[in-house]
Amino acid sequence: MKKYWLIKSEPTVFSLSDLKKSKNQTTFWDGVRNYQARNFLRDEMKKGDQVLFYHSNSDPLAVVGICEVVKEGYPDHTQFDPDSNHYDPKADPKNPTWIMVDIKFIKEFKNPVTLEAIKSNPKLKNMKLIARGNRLSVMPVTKEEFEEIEKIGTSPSLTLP
DNA sequence: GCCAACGTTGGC
DNA sequence: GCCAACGTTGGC
Repeated sequence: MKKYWLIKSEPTVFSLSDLKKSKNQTTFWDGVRNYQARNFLRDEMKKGDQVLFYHSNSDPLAVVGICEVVKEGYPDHTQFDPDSNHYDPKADPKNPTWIMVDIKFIKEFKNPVTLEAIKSNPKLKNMKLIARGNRLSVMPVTKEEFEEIEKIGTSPSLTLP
């Protein structure tokens, strides 16, 4: 059963266009240092799962496109790299704490689905993204939410005033 | 740049 | 196991 996800990234660090420009339009999704998000990466994300790509701390704040899981959870090598921003001195190579997946670019929305649009859409009001205080960088979304966002994102006229 | 809402850390 | 202090996230 295919699952649906949303991942956040600050576009100044890594944007959807960076993914598009990557080799094979694929990258490893490193740097997740939150246990709940790690558990999703490790236990639940499967090859073929569809992922909404959200830009945080940016203008606009929006879901900007779609990517797909192409490699399931495996150890995030940056946890062992003292030069990495994501270095974790407590991580044990024999039993890695942090996990990453590989994702591949699928499409870029003609019309990014803004945070504002998500908040004002009754069909999307239960999304974890807009839940109070939510700071997860990897979170599940329902099939219905995914399809609604894809519909809006690929149909520019739908959200014009 | 501010700050609310979290998660993590560490003393006890 | 509690909880205060601290660091981070991320919208505004």
